[in-house]
Amino acid sequence: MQEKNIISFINFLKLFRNISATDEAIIADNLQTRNVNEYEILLQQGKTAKELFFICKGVLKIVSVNEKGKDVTQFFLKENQFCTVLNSFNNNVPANESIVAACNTELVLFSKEKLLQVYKAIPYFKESIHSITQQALLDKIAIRNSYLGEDAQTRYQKFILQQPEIALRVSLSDIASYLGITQQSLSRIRKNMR
Amino acid sequence: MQEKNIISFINFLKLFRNISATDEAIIADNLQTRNVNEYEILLQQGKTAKELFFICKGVLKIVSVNEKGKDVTQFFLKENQFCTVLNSFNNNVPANESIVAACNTELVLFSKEKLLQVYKAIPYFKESIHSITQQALLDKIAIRNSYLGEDAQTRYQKFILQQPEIALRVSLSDIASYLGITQQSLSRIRKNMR
DNA sequence: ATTCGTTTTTACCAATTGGTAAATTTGTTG
DNA sequence: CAACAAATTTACCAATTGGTAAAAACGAAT
Repeated sequence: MQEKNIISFINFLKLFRNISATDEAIIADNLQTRNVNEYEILLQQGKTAKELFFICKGVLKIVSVNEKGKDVTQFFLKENQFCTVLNSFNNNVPANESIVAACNTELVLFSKEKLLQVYKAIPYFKESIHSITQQALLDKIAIRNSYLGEDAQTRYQKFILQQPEIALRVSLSDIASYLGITQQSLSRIRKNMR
Repeated sequence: MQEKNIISFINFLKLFRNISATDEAIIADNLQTRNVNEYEILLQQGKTAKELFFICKGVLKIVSVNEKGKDVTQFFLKENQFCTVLNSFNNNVPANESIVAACNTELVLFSKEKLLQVYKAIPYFKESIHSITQQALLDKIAIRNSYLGEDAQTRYQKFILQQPEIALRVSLSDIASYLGITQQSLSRIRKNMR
């Protein structure tokens, strides 16, 4: 049953570059699958990220706890997106953020070790991952910047236009946290928009 | 007199990896220098980025105009940072942002063409640029996320701690725009902080 | 279906921020 | 140094948002 998630990961990669059957096998052999339920923690803030996730179905959120102890949702990741705490994963340092399932989610994942093996075996795979990663970072920045200087209602409206699939699947309090407002404010905004 | 800026660029690169004299020459030969004054536009929103800048002295800002016609400062870049609109530069599409000097600034720059030549001639140079770029993107995201859910005064306090050199050199209105508040609010905040 | 715990909604008031406008300061140029 | 333009500060009021608390709605488990 997990077979289909591996296939959908490989199919995703093929959008960027053709992959030979041999290379497909190498990738599949180094891949694991995992399913998690809402609230489950995939990486705890303070630990070092040792896995690269790819989301086949569901939504993950990157969360940090600020000085006042408040949870802040930094961003959401959905189907066909990679997820890790890159700074931690790359540099072997403790993560400043946690990775948490925002709803029930199906994943495939590489351990860092396996990923490096695949990089070695398939040089263009490394290139692909890097360019996908870079584009993902640019997208995250673009979304955040689009909220700049906007009031709460405008940010919410942009959010449901930019990320409608996520808007429908995660909790109000997560969205409020992501938009930098209280859940009471977001609830009021929703009411005003009806 | 521009000689020193080329040298400081090469010295910056050497922080990441040793560079042979031959390679230094190749890099220097493909580099240009340029000085700009405050307000000067290095890339106009809507045009395609064809240059990669490296700041030797001064501050640049990335600015976009939102739907309401308001200028929004997305971020500042200072000494020893690269600057371009990466999405435009990489994919040859029109930039959604402008690059503007936030104060008098000394630069070195590669045209895209020259940069690709150096990439070809010095493979590890490409690797270095890519990893520096990736780290820079992560840093931008981290800074933005640190403002999330904070009120205006807290954002300003974090800003002057995180980017003190910039806080001292760019205009109040640019900082207000960057922090997503009006210049009147920022002026009031400064007053309250004395 | 009922209960329990969690999430969302609502309400009220206080605090923060925005908008408009004018005064002041700063910096530049003749 | 005078005059001008631009940037910053100040003031006032309106609008938005936060904080606290309670009610209502929802979902999971018995």
